[in-house]
Amino acid sequence: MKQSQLFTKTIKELPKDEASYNAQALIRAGFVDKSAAGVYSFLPLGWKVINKIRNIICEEMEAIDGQEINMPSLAPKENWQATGRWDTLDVLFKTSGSDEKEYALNPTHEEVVTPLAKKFITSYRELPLAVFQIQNKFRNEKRAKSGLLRGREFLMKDLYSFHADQADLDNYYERAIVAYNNIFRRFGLGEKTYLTYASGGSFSKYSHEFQTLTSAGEDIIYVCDDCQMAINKEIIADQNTCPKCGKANLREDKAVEVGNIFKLGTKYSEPFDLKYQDKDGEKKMVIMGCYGLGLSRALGTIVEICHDDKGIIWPEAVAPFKVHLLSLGENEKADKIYNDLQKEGVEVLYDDRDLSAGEKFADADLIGCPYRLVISKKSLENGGLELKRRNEKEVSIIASTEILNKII
RNA sequence: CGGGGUGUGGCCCAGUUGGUCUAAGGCGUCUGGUUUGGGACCAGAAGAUCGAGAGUUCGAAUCUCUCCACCCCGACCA
Repeated sequence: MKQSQLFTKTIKELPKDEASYNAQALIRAGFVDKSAAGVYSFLPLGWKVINKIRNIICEEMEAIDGQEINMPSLAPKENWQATGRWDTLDVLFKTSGSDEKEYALNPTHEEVVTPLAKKFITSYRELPLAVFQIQNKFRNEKRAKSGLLRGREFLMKDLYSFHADQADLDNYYERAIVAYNNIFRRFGLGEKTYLTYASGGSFSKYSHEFQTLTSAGEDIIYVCDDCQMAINKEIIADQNTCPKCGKANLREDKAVEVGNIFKLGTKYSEPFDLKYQDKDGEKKMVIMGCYGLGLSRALGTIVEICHDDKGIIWPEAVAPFKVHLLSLGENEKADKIYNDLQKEGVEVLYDDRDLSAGEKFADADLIGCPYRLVISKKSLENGGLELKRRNEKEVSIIASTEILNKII
C-alpha cells in the first residue's frame, strides 16, 4: 500500500475528549474513527489488524471443530421473551420497523443459536457440535468508556457448543481453554493474560474469564503466581485463597476481560426445548457451552499493552503491515524495492509521500509496523537500506539483496 | 442512572464582568517558491449557522431557560 493513497492520515494533536490510550493512539494513527460514544468505524489500517485477529481466531476455533456461521443482528422479540431476557436484560437494544414488529439487536446469540440448533440436532449421533461467528454485537451500556474496551457496538466472536452430557461439555471446555490460550499467545498477550475464575456458569460454580493485565482495565483480579491462575474480585472469598491450588498469597491487579467462557448446561436448551434422542431412544436435553471473545476489545487491549511514548508497537502476527518502507527522496529506487517485496508476498506500507524525514519517522513510530526500512541518500552511501525494528533501538544497514533474508 | 467537566472552520484552541468579534492563533488543506535524517521555511488563498432551540437586550460566542452531544468518576456490566 502506498501511503500517498491511504484513505487516512495521521493527526498530530491528541483527540479532544479521549483519555484512554487505545482510543488516542488508534484515532491519531488512523486505525479507527469514532462516530458516537462506544461506536467506531474501522479504517483500512484498523481493519487489516482486525482481519489478522479474525484469522487467528478462526484457525483456533476450527482446531476445536468449530464451524463458522453468521447469524443475524436482528432477532424477533419472541426469541428473547422465551428466555425472559426481553424484560430483564437492561443492555438490550430494542427496535421496530414500520409494521411495529419488535426486534432485539442481539447482544449475544443464545436466543438465536439455540432454536437454530433445534432444526438440526435430533440424535446423539450428531453430537457434539460447535458453531461460531464473528459479528457485530450491540449492548446499550449505561456508559461506554475506555475507547475500544467498552463499546455499544463491537465485534465479537461467539462460539456455542452442544453436547450429549456434562462430561462431554467438560472435556470440550478444556479444549476451548487451550484454544483461547493459543489465541492470546498469538496476539502477543500471552504473558499478561490469565485464566480467571469468575461468576456465571449455570451448571458449574464458576465461569472463566481471560483477563489481560493492564491499568486500562476495569476489573480487579487476584493473580496466583503459583498456578498462574487468577480470581475476579467479584467472587473472591474472605480467605483470599486460590480455588485451584489453595495458596493464599494472591496479587491484586487491574485487568481487562478479553474472553469469557461459560458452561450453560440446559439454561437455553430448556426454554427452546432443544433435545436429542439417545441410544435407548430416550429424549434428553442438550447440554450447551458458550465462548466469547471481543475482537475490537482485543485490538484495544493490544494497543494498551504494546506501545511506547511514540506510538503503537504491533506484535508481528497482528500488525497491519510487516514492513514500513520510507523513501527519503529516493522514490525511484524505493519503488523497485516496494515492487520486489510485494512480489514476494511481504506486506509493505510504502511512504512515498513528499514529506520531511521527521514527519515520516514520526508516522512510522505512531503506526507501529514491526520493521522500518529507510532508503535515502545517506543510507545508500552507507551501503544500502536502514533496517530498524519498531521494538528495538538499533539500526542496521543492509544491502537491498539482503532484505528478504533479514525480515522473514 | 447519579455526580463532575467540556462544546468556537477538518483538528487543537484564544476570546465568555455583553459593544470595532466584520471571531484571533497554531495544525491541516490549496497555489507558488526554497528545503529534505526526527513532525522545515517564506509568500499568498480558501474554510465558522460560535452544539441546537427559545428568550433578555439598541446590541449575544459572551446573560437566562430548555434540550443535545462527548469525556471523566461512581453505580451497572449474560
